[in-house]
Amino acid sequence: MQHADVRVDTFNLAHTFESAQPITFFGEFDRQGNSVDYVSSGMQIRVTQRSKGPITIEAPDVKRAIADFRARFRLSDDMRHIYRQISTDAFMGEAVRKYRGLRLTVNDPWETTVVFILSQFNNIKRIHLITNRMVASFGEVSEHGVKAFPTPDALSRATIRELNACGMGFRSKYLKATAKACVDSLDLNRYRRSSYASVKEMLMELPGIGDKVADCIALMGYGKLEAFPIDTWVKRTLERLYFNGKGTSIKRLHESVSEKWGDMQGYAQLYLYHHGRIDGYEA
DNA sequence: ACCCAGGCGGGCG
DNA sequence: CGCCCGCATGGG
Repeated sequence: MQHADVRVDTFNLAHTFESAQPITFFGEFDRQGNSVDYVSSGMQIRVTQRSKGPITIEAPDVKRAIADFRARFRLSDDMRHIYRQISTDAFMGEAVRKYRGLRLTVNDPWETTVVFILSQFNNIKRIHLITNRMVASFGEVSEHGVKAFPTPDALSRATIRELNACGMGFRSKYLKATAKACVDSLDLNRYRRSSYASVKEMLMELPGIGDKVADCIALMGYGKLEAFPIDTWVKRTLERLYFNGKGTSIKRLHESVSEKWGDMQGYAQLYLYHHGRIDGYEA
């Protein structure tokens, strides 16, 4: 096992791993050791961040792990610029101050699609539970001896009964159908360089993917920062902050946040969601 | 014993 | 378009 130190500006490992993004579904955050273990690039990677000093990376191939780390946590994003753009009021200013260093993550489009199909009408703990059981049941062992995420082929060949054994419930039919579409004709990776609008349009044609899930996949699977997922928390927070607590349609909310945060909506959503969820500002 | 969870699809006016 | 409903399941 090799290790190396990395200097990173404006990055908070704990906040990022407590933000319920796809990568955090496969990593264990240890508050005592200030470290996380996660699987990426087919290997187990351990990242440690103490209050002072550099970040330490441990992995079988540390050079590759560092490159993976920098990409996965969007460490080239200019956070000063982003914070300037999304600190549009007191609430957002407080969110940015409180969760400074919270980063969006870059995840595989297929993995992100699966996780967010499973997320609908569900809670975060149970999404972890189902995902872990699914990986254990349908993931193949990779080169470094860790379980890989199940392929579209594996999930399309699984029976509804087998998928339900993971606890997916009514979501299993959506997942199986989407997996089959990815086997038959759809190449999710072909849309990496497509526009936000066309990525979202493509995603919303898949079963089990509506407005909110499509935006989650566009944001965290395709890195489209114009995406702004609106779940019940975010909806209530937006209505309370900007619409006098009045019920407002998703369409109207999208128009509003688009005007407010433009091409950095995705980061605005991350901070707004996290701040609202952790601190209960939606109530 | 309830109640709810990072919504979506289908049916309706 | 907007609104309403049912939905599988595990943890609080």
